[in-house]
Amino acid sequence: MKNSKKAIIKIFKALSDETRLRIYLFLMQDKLCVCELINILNMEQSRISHNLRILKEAGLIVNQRDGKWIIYAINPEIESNKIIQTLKNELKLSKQDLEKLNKCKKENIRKKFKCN
Amino acid sequence: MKNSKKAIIKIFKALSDETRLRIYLFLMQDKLCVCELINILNMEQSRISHNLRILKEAGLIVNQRDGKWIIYAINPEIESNKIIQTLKNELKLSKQDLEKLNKCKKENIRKKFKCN
DNA sequence: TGATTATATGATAATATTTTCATATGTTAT
DNA sequence: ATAACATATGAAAATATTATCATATAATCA
Repeated sequence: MKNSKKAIIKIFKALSDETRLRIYLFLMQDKLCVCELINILNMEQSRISHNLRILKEAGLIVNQRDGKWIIYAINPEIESNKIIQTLKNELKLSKQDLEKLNKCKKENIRKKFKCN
Repeated sequence: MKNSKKAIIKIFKALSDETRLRIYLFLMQDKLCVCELINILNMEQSRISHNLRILKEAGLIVNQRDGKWIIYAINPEIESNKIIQTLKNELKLSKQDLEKLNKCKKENIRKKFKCN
């Protein structure tokens, strides 16, 4: 990816919202479907979906269908970007968020949680 | 500076606006007073001032009075921040903007330009 | 097939950001 | 001291972003 000013502004805009920054940090830890994010963040489904779209349109994440679920993950193409690498090294999920993520995965929320 | 989520969001928000990103890239090249920025960016004085304030409140820049002028510069304390260092390496002023900056300095705009 | 589940999306409402205008403040020059 | 200049700032207007609600789509399950 090239660091054009427009692309960078889109990335900054995408990451300058707390919800989206949290989602991005969660996805740096693990792939997640929308219902897992709903469960972890405790937010409305459409709010999560809209924010995921903004992250996707900034090129930060990708998605892929897996049966009923749509799995979101960090865009592998952007991981070679120096700015993104540095963000990854410098920014960390909060302890509480990390605990929520672990709980979600351990309890197999994807299969059990009813998301709407 | 510590990379708290709040501080980072403020930085991203500050840099996610084209005008402010340009100002920040200009200041990475050289210290500038408001009237030089007005001349280079060809924008209203109060617009420049408001945007400078947002950059300052994000901790990205500092200012200092010099007679009639107020000189803005990159906050030296933030230069040790890895994210900022990477931005500095990865992002560059456009060729046209660089030319404008050089012209401004060569023509000694600070002393000659009437800014309002 | 029809119901249920997971997710996306368009439209609207709520909220925040940005620009502009008018004016205030502080400095220098006369 | 007064005028001129450089800059800051509050308020209003213009614009953009975000959340919510209703509904659509696509897959799975019974």
